[in-house]
Amino acid sequence: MLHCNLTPIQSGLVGMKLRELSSHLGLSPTTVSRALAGYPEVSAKTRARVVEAAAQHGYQPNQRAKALATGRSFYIGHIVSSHDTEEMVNPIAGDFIGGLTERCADFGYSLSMRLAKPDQEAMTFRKLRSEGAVDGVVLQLPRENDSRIALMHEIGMPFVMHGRARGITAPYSWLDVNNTRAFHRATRFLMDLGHRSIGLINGNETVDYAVRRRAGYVAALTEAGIKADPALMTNGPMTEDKGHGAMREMLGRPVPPSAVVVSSITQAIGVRRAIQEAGLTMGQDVSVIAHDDDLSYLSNRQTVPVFTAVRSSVREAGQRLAEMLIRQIEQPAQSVQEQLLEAELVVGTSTGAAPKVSA
Amino acid sequence: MLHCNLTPIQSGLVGMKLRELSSHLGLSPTTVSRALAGYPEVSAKTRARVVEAAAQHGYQPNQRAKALATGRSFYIGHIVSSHDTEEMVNPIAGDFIGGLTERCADFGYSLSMRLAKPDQEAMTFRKLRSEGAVDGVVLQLPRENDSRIALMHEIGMPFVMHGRARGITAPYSWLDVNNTRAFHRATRFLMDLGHRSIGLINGNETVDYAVRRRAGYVAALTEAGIKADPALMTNGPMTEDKGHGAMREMLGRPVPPSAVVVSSITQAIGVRRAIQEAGLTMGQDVSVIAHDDDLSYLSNRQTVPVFTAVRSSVREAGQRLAEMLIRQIEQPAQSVQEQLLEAELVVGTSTGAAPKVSA
DNA sequence: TTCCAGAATCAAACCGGTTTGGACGGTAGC
DNA sequence: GCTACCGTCCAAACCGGTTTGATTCTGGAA
Repeated sequence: MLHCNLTPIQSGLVGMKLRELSSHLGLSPTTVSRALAGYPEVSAKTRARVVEAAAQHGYQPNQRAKALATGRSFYIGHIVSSHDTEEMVNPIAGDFIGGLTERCADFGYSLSMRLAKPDQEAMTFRKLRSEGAVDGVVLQLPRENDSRIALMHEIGMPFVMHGRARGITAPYSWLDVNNTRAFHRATRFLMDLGHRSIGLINGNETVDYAVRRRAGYVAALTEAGIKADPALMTNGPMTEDKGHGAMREMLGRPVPPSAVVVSSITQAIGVRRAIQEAGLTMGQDVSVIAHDDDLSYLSNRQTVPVFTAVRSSVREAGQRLAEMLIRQIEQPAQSVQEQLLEAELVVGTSTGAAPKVSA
Repeated sequence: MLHCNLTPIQSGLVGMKLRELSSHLGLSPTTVSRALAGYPEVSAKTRARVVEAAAQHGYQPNQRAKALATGRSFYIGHIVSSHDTEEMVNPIAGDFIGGLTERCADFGYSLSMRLAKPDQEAMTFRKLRSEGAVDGVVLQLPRENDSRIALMHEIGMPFVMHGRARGITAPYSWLDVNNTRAFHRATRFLMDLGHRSIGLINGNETVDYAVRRRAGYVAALTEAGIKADPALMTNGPMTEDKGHGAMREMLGRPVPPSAVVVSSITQAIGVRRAIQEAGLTMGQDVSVIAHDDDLSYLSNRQTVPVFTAVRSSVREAGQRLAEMLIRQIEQPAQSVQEQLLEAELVVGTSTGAAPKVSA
């Protein structure tokens, strides 16, 4: 409500304008614009002249004017709910955002990061839409019956979802890791090594992928005729500390598990700490298999990986999502796109044959 | 060069426009615009009427049009050089970007993320400027005699630097942690515990802050009459793996150090692993003190922290930098701002008295 | 030579705001 | 009673591109 005094950018410093370039060339702005945009009704000779002059003068069309004229902003949005910021977003945020940014750049887009207060999420999206600030959004952390999907359809906002929202039947574009299969395989792998008592240290099970991971884990056990033991299943934020706490608790039980399936490398590091504090050896006394988001700063890509893991790069997920979204923006007729990535199972030093039970 | 077919956003879905609102109110667009912007020449009664109608109809001014008219984009830029993406950016990126995003939101700005190919960095900034895409930029990872600073001055781009660039004398706004003092204190702390042989596992020393950290470490040793031993100083990417490798190497030396100063929690986790692999106990046989960026997913904030650390929140740094930059954008007369944050020294379980030398 | 289709170009409108430079009506001052 | 001035409000220009609809310039067919 205050009188806001906006200082315009010093215009002397910004580059040449279309009008200047066109008068310099003795052409109309129309022709120059079309020549640069690649329209066919400009003669090859003229186009060459224009392109060269533009390059020579370092002409860059003003994005704001272009955005206004075309109704397109060349931004894709990534909206972070502020209650998520403390949640699992963070460990993967760097690589995920990196992936988005990389692919955006390839297509001439930028990434617009915004914060939404938890209770104003819907309003933030509506505002984003009516402001025309972004051409589409990447949603992450799908919730059960996620209300954002209906909202996006309502306001006509192109979007892609990182993950799938349980309970939503309407079609929408998503990319997900096959978490169920990944955790099924991980659990199965441990059983093949002879483990029968296997714990689960999961991410927060209010989030969809954690539910699927648990389902994969439970299914593998069930198929082997083992009943999943609620006492061996925990979930919570994917921090080192929580991983440590969960493992420590399990190791303190009368009959501790001989192996655990863990939802992130960060947690797994805490798990390792708990194992060592208990005087045990990881990969020998206790086997650990983790989900590995292939984060660049927590690399598990040594010649022989430290952690046996089901690996799926979250950076690649970001790249693919950006590409999917841009495709959807530029080809609205495009039908719904679905991508299910399979995690690879890499064997490291954190797993081994189940210790023989001293009978 | 291809004919690019832009599909405008369906206009039926975007919100009400200024013209519609004004004709609805029986006022001119001018008056409505001014009423909402808080200009004094609108009567209180009219203003109230306008504000209410705007709220009722959910009017949101189109950001693109506003940007074009005012010459301001309400974006601040964060440009990631693609060679940095694999470097130390990542571990802290999530929290740093989170901090930027949070403060931006408070001031009605958004964060624009872009990628610059390493050899096109200058071009990217120029383009950003002439496109008018952002009102200012946050630079990070200052290099010696960083050429970006002169470039920003040349193109008239408001900016703030996360860190300080060695060799630059021209004034510019920056925010930094007092890395020299932090590492001086950390080293001094270890010496007070009786340690005399202290290693350094630093971040990549092509980056300014790593140079300062080393200087603090060396100064503390020198003051105590200890000559810094090059064999006990390593530097490299701040990953778990590199921390592990460096510590392992040190422990393999004929006379291993009894303590190490480490540049990040991520590295420290690798250091811990190496210590345990050697059959030693951290905080007993070997003391470890780390720099702690206070990342939310690698929290070292347990009741008794695992790692003794010099702590400085990188999220807070992001917040403060956003605020500094926006202040600079909105008050160009603003003189240069400098903020030097002091790290706090928190004691955890990873340090203890130096083991007595078996004589 | 005339006419016309097609190629190449341009003037003007448009995107949706902000801002400049009045215009209008009412009150105060002389 | 007339002018001066102030508080309100508005028409039109402007930001810098894109796009529509018209115009000019070709060359070839009639």
